[in-house]
Amino acid sequence: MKKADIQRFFEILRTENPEPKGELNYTNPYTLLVAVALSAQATDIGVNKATEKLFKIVKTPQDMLKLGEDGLKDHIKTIGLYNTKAKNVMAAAEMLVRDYGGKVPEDRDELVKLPGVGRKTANVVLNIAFGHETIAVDTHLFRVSNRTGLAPGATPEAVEAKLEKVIPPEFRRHAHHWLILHGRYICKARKPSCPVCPVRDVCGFKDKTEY
DNA sequence: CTCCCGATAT
DNA sequence: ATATCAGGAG
Repeated sequence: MKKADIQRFFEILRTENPEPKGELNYTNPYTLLVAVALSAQATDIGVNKATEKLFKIVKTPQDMLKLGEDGLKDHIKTIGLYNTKAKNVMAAAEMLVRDYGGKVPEDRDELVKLPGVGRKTANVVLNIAFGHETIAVDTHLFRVSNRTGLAPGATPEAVEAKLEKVIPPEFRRHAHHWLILHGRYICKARKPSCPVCPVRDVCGFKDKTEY
């Protein structure tokens, strides 16, 4: 995508949604970390449904250890991949208490050491909980970046690197949320709403009228 | 690359 | 009936 079009792309998204917010519910850096870890291959709505009760009981990794793996499973059985997620969340809680004083580290290399936390989840926590200008490339950003021609890449890592190069500094802070929301409601995987897309004029997607 | 894996949209 | 959903680990 041309530099001028990229500028327009984000100006349009910013105009429509000046302060974009994610749709995963959380109360602090730890619950954000848990919510994002649970959200792999699942919808926000499904995760929020489970965490609504969970986060009334659990606010810290210490709370999570008290609840226990079976107790956690009871809360998240409606979420896909719940077995491995429960195991990872418990192991991460142990590590947070033992090695980090129960605090979520503000460092990607440290975050990625936690079981069930990969680069994408770490980047979300750094961006949303700590205000870093990191761009977490999830399924939506990967699809939108490639489809529109904003930042094509074969892997999420490649797309992330390209996004950091092409997105003007003024848009980096909110780029993740703008793109994820655009991907969820307009530039959808199955049936993109190109006819009503606000950025269709600067989009490189071939069949713009497909629906 | 495969496995994990329930809920929802199409 | 099947594709997809705020991915990560082996």
